[in-house]
Amino acid sequence: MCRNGRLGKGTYQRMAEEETLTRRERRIAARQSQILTAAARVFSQKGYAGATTREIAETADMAEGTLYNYFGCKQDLLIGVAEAYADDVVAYMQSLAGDSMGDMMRQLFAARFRSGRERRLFMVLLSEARLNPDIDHSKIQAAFYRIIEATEAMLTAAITAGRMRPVNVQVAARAFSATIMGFGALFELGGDIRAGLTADNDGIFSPDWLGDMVTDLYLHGLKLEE
Amino acid sequence: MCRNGRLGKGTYQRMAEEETLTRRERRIAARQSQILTAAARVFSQKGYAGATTREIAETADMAEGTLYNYFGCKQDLLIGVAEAYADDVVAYMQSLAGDSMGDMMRQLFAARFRSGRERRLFMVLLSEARLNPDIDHSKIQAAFYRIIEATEAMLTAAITAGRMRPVNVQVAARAFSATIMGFGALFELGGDIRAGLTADNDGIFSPDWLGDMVTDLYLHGLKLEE
Amino acid sequence: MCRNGRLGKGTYQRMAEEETLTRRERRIAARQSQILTAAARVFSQKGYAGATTREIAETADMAEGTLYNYFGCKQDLLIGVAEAYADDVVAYMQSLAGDSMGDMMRQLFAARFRSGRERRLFMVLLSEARLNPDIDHSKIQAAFYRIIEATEAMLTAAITAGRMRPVNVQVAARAFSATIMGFGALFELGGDIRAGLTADNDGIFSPDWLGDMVTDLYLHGLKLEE
Amino acid sequence: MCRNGRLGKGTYQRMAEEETLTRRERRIAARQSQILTAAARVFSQKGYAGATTREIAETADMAEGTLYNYFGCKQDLLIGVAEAYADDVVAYMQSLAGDSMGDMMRQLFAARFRSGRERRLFMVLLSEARLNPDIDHSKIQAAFYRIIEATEAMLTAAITAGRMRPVNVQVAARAFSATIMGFGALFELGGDIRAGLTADNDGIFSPDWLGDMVTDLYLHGLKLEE
DNA sequence: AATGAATGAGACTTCATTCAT
DNA sequence: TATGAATGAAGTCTCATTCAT
Repeated sequence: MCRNGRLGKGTYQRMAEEETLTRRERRIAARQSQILTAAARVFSQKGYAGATTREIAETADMAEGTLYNYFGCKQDLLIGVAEAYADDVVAYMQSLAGDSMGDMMRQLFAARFRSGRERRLFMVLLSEARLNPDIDHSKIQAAFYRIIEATEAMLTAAITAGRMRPVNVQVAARAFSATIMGFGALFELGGDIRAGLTADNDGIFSPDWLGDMVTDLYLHGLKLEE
Repeated sequence: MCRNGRLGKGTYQRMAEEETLTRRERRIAARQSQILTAAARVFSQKGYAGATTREIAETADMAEGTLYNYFGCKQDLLIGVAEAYADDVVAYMQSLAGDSMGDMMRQLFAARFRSGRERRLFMVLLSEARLNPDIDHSKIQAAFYRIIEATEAMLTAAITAGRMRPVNVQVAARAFSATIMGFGALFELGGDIRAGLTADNDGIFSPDWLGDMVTDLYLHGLKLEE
Repeated sequence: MCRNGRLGKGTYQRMAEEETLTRRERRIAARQSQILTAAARVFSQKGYAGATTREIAETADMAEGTLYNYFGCKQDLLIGVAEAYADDVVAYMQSLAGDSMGDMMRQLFAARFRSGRERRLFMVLLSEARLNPDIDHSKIQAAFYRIIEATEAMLTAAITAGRMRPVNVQVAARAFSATIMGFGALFELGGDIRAGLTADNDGIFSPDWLGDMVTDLYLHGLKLEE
Repeated sequence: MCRNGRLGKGTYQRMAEEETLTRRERRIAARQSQILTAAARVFSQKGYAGATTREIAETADMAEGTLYNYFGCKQDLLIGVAEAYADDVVAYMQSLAGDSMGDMMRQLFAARFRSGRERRLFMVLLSEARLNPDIDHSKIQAAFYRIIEATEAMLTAAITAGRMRPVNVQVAARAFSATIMGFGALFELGGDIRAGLTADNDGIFSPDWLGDMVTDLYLHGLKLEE
């Protein structure tokens, strides 16, 4: 078992905060990033249980033992991946801040539908975070919470600016995230489920088209316009 | 590995078709049901990889070897659970057929938000179906597709009856399912994410209240009413 | 089941060809040899099915998992043992090349009758090669074939040199090998069967005496000398 | 484990000796014979370890539990098969008693080379008798010894009658049996080993041709005729 | 700091044997 | 007497983690 909280000998937590890194710290950060990139790829392809440390090490082009110089155990890799993922998503949301409500939603949906790796990673993070008793849930919860918070901020801004009707922001932010996650998961299932989404679009699936459709649902709802 | 298609010595597939079951067939069906109930419980608690056949057998109150008299291997248990789950959901949707659009949605959302076991099971089925190379994806895909089809039928009926505006039914059915799934998954994460959903409700989370909120979003959308 | 052809990470096949081995390759070869020696011992005592990987590992004085760093699965151990065994026998036959026909036969019979381990190993290889559906027959066939070929070469040389009458070499080589194998197996059975072979020799069995007797049969036949 | 010596509730041992069998005893004997026939078939196809009691029961067209009404355990089946096999071989040898030495040998070799099932059964009996620690060796030893004795008797008769030179009968009988057994095993290996035996015979293997060739070796030996 | 061989706990699965019906 | 479902011990193999080099 992994003594929790230990992230190898590294100084991962400090990285984001400190600007003046020594050469040693920069090397460590680079190594950790290299490992997390490999881990994200393998987790998204094989799931957490199916990913072996051997394959992660090979993907990161280093020996298995080296992983353990930078991360305490396999679950720390998952936590690291979750945090890096949340960083990306939050940064992307903030980059959209200036757009109109509809454009923002369209972008967000489309961006998340676009990459299979990301869709699968989402699924892995969610299900392992909840179900794997070896995993320290709180860290992954926190990562997801940062995404939810960013979404709440976005919606609150839109309501405050009078660009959206005053719904319950907490529910809406979660429904919004849930739709993206669930859609990604469902989409990844493939087969007839996916086929249904491409039939009337000349057989060619387009994340942007799908983003438009879902945005339309969220903006206008299902009710008859009177 | 498991030679697919073998479900022990049982006659699981015939169950749905034949009305007159011999005593032997009834006993086999009862045993399979007993096993699947146990498997669903353990999968939902531990995930697929984390569930051991030993624990499933203990939960089903039988010896480990007995499982294999009714199911060929562990993955057949997952497929069986997926099929039983889809049966339940579809049956539930059909039982709501007479309700108004809004009531139906409220019921559906609330019903799925209610049980933690079901929320987690959904997650397990999705992520294992996609990521576990040992699993025969097609069977689980098919189970999910039956749910999607039932949802499409529900929406089509509402549109035909003039109770809903004519959105793309395929997209809407998937978005709808995705929201339920994703919400369930997110909700299960717990921590602050869940806390946000209970704060304004005197700290007591209510599936029905949540169903109302999400239904409102889906019916009326986010846009300002003009 | 075992994906055939995988012999751990090792470079077993290259051993015979390369003269300049790196230190790593030498260590791997040494480990493989250590394992095969242990496997040969346990297989010869317990048979293939009766031999457990646990016991082989204990005999080789290493952990069970270590076996699998050098051999892909249990059957690869058997194949390795068969190949090493064929190597030994062929080398021994070639070392006798200069002897007279009768001496050669005497040596061969005696050498094979001497070691119980070898007699039993022969039996295991033969019966598993044929009857165990998990075993890749071709590899073990090939090992035996090398022994047959060496025997054919020996007989052909004797005929060409005019030291033997021109019998069908293919049949004779097989009959010769068969007699050794069968004798070994029968001998191993023990009890009265073995007792019969020692009675007139002061109760002390001697492989050399037995080699002489069988060689006499093969050289002179059973027919009355006219 | 099987309490040795118990052969179910049956009266197997008495069968051969008593002429006046009650109806019950005849039924038991018929059942046992039915089971042993099935067991011989499955053992010869799968080996002892590879044969399952389930398959033997299916082949005998009865339920698994029924086997245990007639035989105490799996190894008793093997012993029963060995005894029945020895009965057959001895009876066959005695039926040849009137033939000339050469004809007798030709018949014996050919008869044993003819049936693949018999060749494999021989191999199974031998290797399990020696290597399987669960098997009571003495019973199978005794069965084989009866074959050896019959062969000794045959050879002794030939020597006494002046039709054979006075070799060591015990060695010759064993060498003879060994050659048949070993040839059978080798032959069963197949591949190139078997191919070598068919090449110069228009590619069609004939047990009779092989019997002739081996008999010639045994009668005339390998030595140059001077 | 990097390596990768060694470790061994634990998972899934098979199957001989028992016994209630 | 025949049945066949239930049992559970035991086997092979995987893989996260450690540590000597």
